[in-house]
Amino acid sequence: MKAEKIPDIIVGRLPIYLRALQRMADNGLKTTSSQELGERVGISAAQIRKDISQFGDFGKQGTGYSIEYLLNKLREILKVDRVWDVVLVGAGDMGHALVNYQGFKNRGFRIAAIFDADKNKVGRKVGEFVIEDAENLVEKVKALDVKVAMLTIPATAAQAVAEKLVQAGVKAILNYAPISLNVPDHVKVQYIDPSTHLQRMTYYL
Amino acid sequence: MKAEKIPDIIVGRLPIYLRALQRMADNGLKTTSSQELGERVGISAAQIRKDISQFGDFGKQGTGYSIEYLLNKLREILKVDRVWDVVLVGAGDMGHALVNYQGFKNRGFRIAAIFDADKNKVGRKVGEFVIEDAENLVEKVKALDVKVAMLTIPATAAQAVAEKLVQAGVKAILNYAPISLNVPDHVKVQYIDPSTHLQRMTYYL
DNA sequence: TAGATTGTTAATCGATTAACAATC
DNA sequence: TAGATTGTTAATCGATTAACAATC
Repeated sequence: MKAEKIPDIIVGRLPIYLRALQRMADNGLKTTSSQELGERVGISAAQIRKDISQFGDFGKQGTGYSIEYLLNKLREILKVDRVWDVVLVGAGDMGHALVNYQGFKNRGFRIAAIFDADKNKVGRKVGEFVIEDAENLVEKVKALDVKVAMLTIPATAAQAVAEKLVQAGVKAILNYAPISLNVPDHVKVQYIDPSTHLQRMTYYL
Repeated sequence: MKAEKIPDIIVGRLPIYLRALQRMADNGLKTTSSQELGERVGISAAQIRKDISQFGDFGKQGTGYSIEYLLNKLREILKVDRVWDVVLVGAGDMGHALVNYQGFKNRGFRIAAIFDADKNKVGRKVGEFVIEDAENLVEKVKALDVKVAMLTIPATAAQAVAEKLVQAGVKAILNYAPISLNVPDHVKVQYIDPSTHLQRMTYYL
């Protein structure tokens, strides 16, 4: 174990390992090897061993890794051994899909509130949530002490809302708006834009 | 211009540049510099110049890049100077959101057909599309000669459907199912999993 | 012309892979 | 014990940055 500064590229692979291990556990498997895990996720065994060994000696020579133990360690490392409240801004189709998405359960996240700037939408329900007025975003998010947000609004509004989120203390933004956000260094942003992802593949066609 | 093998990491940045340039064009801007573009997308000016120069000498010393010209070149390079038909497999909430998503327009993509394995859904409409039976996936996709697919189905079904898509000639898959897919090397996969993206950020919280 | 900015080179920095001793 | 697999080292490979001549 070294525990110095971990490169972001390694951190980015940990959730992939976590997901695959969770699936193995669901299938009743008890142990795995860097070889097997690597085949499942498409990453070399050497790299998996190197990545994991950054955080500790979680494996055993000859037998590999206990899936349950490694799962728990990865959850700790990624801080998803708890449940994070998440605010959703934008109650359009994508916002609805995320509210109904079952994949946050058991993976560390729970939607805590939904906001929209459209006064016609405010007060309506999405799933179990009542859409709140985006005007009250900063105040409400501060009150809830939420650190994670998802942005499913048009590109034109995204930068302004991102700034409000930062102001409210949000430290991680999952941005579905098709635009690069400018936020302080201490705020992390991840981008999900289907067109951008597709364009990255058409190059090879 | 070199035009040898371009690293995937560079290809991955091109859609980001494209998106930012499109936005500048929409705002009526005519030229930009590596400096300005870099500030917008959060990438160093040197890297942007290096990336772009892999494909040709598109800039002018002293004045920078013509936005319109660079847009067209990037569209050519990424092969989105045409419109790609895309099949969508999975008519759940996420599938619905993608059908209604306006962000494919003018970015090179158009949904051509929707499939679902649920017989209760087959025949129903989503937007302008009639949901087709996933049983006929291979046959229909071959007939349409579609090369790009989006997968919005449960993880348990994803690998089997991916194999059918590959069999049908699909070369690029945008996978929303929370699982790593094993496909031949000539097939590209991009992953969109909100939990995975969020977990990548919680490490830093 | 003077100022600005490209394209490119060389240097630096970082990531991946191969190999193997250690050891379960 | 024999076989398997880790954690780690050293070598390789690749990406980023800084700097600047070229030139618009």
